[in-house]
Amino acid sequence: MEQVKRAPLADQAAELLLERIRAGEWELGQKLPGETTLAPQLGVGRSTVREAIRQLAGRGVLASRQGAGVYVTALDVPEEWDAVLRRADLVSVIEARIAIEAEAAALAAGRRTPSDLRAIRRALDDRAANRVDIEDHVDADTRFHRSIVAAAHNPILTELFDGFTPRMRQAMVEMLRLRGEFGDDADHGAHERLAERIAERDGDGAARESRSHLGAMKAALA
Amino acid sequence: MEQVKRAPLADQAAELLLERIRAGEWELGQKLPGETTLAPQLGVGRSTVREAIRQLAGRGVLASRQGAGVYVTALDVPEEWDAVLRRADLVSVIEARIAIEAEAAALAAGRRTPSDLRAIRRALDDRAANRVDIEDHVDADTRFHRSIVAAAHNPILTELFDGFTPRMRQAMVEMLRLRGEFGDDADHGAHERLAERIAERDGDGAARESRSHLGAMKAALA
DNA sequence: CCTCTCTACTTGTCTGAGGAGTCGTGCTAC
DNA sequence: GTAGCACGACTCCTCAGACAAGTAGAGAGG
Repeated sequence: MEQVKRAPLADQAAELLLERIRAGEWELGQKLPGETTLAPQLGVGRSTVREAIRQLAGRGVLASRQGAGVYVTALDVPEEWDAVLRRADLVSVIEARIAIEAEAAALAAGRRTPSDLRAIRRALDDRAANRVDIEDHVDADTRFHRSIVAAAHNPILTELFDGFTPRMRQAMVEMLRLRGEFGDDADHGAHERLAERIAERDGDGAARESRSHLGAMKAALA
Repeated sequence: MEQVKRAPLADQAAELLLERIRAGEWELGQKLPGETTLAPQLGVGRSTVREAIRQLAGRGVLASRQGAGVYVTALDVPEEWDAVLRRADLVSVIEARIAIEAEAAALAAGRRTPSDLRAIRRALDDRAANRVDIEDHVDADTRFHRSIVAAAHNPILTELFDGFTPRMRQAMVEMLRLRGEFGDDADHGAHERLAERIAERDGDGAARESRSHLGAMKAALA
């Protein structure tokens, strides 16, 4: 009979708040009433209101700033980023990757921790060890490049790189399969130099290495 | 540079949990340790752990069932793109913008059509004309920068730039309002030089101008 | 072997307290 | 008069403790 009760109060409160936000009760960027006001208004305790707010914060609808209040950061959730990538030209994807990765390499040179450097070198060795199977080699290569982007300690750049990965993987496997040859010493040397520039904290040099390496790939794929 | 402390404990706890989940510490569908176990393990109170769990529940990673426990419902979160932007540090956003825009400027120098160039110069004039109202000036500035990215004829870079726009706009308006001063001649000169490099088809020069201009902004906001 | 019950454990909710950050107000100094 | 500063009200953040509500497994009884 009482199956309405099944949902926890915090979930119900979150749903209720979301409805009121969508209804336009508070403008985008506007401040919500305080927790102490909202709690009796919704008929629940303060901690329950807090959990509801947290839940919506996790979805990106709300953001709370200590001392200031809780603010509306979005009215609804958005569009399909993957769709853009899928329909885009491969050359465009690589150009975007060059932009991301060269900048990340320069930042990584300045911010890398000893731990980052260890991860980069481990990925480099792993990359050298995987020269037989094409897919394994591509995956190892991706892990190496990702370790560099991660060393830049910039979540946006990391997220972008991860977004490009699936699309790139497919293209690279095809390219290497066509060329029949991969993972030669010259290629590996370029990667070693890139790692070395980052180890030396040479930002400009790292960006240059990254740019020339990816530029060659772009030329090969175009 | 020690701004690490600014994130609330609940956010830090959520991030920590997400890392451990991604690392595979708990399988998909598996039960996490109880809140009373997790709390001392993370060094926070039980309510804080609950808020962290709620946050991840809002993102679809966890689901809790009263009496049973908390379960992993997803390993890979297709992280909402603008949710990342909203959460991210402003410095990170600018760094990503530098990466996008410098590369776009270089490409634009090589690919601009006469029509692109006309649009860029029109946006530049418009930018110079809007020096009174802060929001109008920011919008005009954004249109100028966008005209350059558009001239690169790369849909990915354009899409990324557009994604950054809302977050940047808010921050720039705040900054200019605080600084009290904006749109001076030195600033306008930098923009004129950028347009000129693109007109001359000087890719490296355009990238350099773009980078130095945005680098100054990063320094001002940091 | 099956079923029922009971118990230990887990999440849900509330309350009260104090800490920390933000923002506007009003005072002070120039 | 105006700029700078101190203060106080307000807000979110965190913790601790208590009890309610629900679940699942162990054990007793059939």
